[in-house]
Amino acid sequence: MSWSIAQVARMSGVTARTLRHYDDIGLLKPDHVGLNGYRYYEEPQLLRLQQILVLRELGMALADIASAIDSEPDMVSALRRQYARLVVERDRLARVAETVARTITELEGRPPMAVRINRPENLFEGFDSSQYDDEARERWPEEFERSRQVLATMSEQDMERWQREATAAMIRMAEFMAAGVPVDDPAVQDEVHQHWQGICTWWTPNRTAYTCLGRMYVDDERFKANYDKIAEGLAEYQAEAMAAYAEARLSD
Amino acid sequence: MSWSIAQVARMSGVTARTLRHYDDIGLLKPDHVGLNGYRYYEEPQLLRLQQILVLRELGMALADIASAIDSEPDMVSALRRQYARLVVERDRLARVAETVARTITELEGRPPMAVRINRPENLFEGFDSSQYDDEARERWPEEFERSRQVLATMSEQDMERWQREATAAMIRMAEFMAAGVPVDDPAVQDEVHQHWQGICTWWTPNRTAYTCLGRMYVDDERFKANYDKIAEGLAEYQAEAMAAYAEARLSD
DNA sequence: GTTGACCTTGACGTAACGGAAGCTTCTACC
DNA sequence: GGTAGAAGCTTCCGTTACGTCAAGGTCAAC
Repeated sequence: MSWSIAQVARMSGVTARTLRHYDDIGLLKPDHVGLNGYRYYEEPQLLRLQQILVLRELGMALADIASAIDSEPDMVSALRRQYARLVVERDRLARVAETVARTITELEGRPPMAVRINRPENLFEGFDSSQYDDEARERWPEEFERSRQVLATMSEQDMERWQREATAAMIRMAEFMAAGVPVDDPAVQDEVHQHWQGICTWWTPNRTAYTCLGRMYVDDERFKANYDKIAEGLAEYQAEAMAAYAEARLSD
Repeated sequence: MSWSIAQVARMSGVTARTLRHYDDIGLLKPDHVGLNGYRYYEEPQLLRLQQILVLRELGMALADIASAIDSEPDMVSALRRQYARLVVERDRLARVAETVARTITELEGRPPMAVRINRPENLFEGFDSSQYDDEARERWPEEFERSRQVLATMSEQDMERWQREATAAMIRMAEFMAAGVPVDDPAVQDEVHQHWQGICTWWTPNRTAYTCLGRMYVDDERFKANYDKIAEGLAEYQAEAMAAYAEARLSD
């Protein structure tokens, strides 16, 4: 069974151009080339492509990917090097971001009552959602069922990763708020978009519903308390950002 | 007073090529160009260059820098946008790095007794160094004096930033250790180099001295206790990394 | 036979310069 | 005043990982 370049592209999610590029640089050669010049790929190439895409996702340069895959025993060392690079770059960005934040408050002149941000690693640690089960089942029976099914498929570790990521997203929002980033900034709206997609796992809210959801984060004391654990006023900021998102990208 | 391109380059720390590039794209035009085609810069250009370099340091694209400087009232908005971009990218790298770390442990097969890493924002908060003053003065009188002078010039905020950065550096080291990054990896050695430069503020250790300093972090309970607050075994890893650095880059 | 989808190579563009070639000009010294 | 060496100039290629045409050949279906 041979696949053409476009078929491989569809299957793997990259473009045909990318596959040609990988051919050009010798990273992924087709199994064979027809007399007409067409590239044909077989299963081994697909497997190799999978590995390539994983490493690319991790931010590795194509040349490094090639040497990492071709000298298999060295894969772990390559990943370790890559990990170290990522950590260094992550902290560099953190430093630069803090400098920018300081510069902003200095330029602003007025000391804007510096919002204090808490940064737990997992805001939901030990959080017992079952205490709200009855209420949730009553208010949103269908969505409750859907979410129960989704949660059932998640391992303990998946769950914790998800909680950590949700915590990190809330902290990011708080940072946007503290820096005075307007809620319609692309970065904020991207963040809200992630949130919306998360919600969509069990429910696809329209414009009104999503706006109301945001308001609930402010009005329901239990939600608001959680947001306030990260930073004061965060629930309001989140609600505003959600309203802007709903206005701009959702329909009635 | 006019400055030639090389003079400006030396004064500002960029290359002449960079200045020509900025001229080409219209970011920084010389004050005037001689009949011989030479570029001559005046003070206003130097000030503009300073602003450019600050914003460039903050990771802003040259095109964005141009519009930010040329429309001064929008400077803060530009910085806010930039801040949001930085925060998003920082967290993306953090996620990718965690994925890489997980992949490493999975590939390794053996569960390597997962080192637990604590991540305080400031390990030295409320740390009272004066309790060690007497001992330090006795053991290293000259260095003690030098450090006292340096510390005297630092504001409270400088001090806290420095402590936070030192904490972040220790956490990075712990992450390297946990991922099994060898101590002679460039990223680790870069980290040690920063540490060495920090030490050099009041004392320039040679190969032996720096190695001994590393050993002291392990042998002196008080130092070791601090490292252990971040992760178990960190003092040992730090000492090994310092020994490797001394071996490779310091002379007797 | 034609249409439209799919394939090819080749070339240019991206961001922010680094580096080199080939030539002109300045500055200092003898 | 001649010459060496430093410094300046323009122009072009290379870097990363492709996106985006453009011009043309091939294939499958009707």
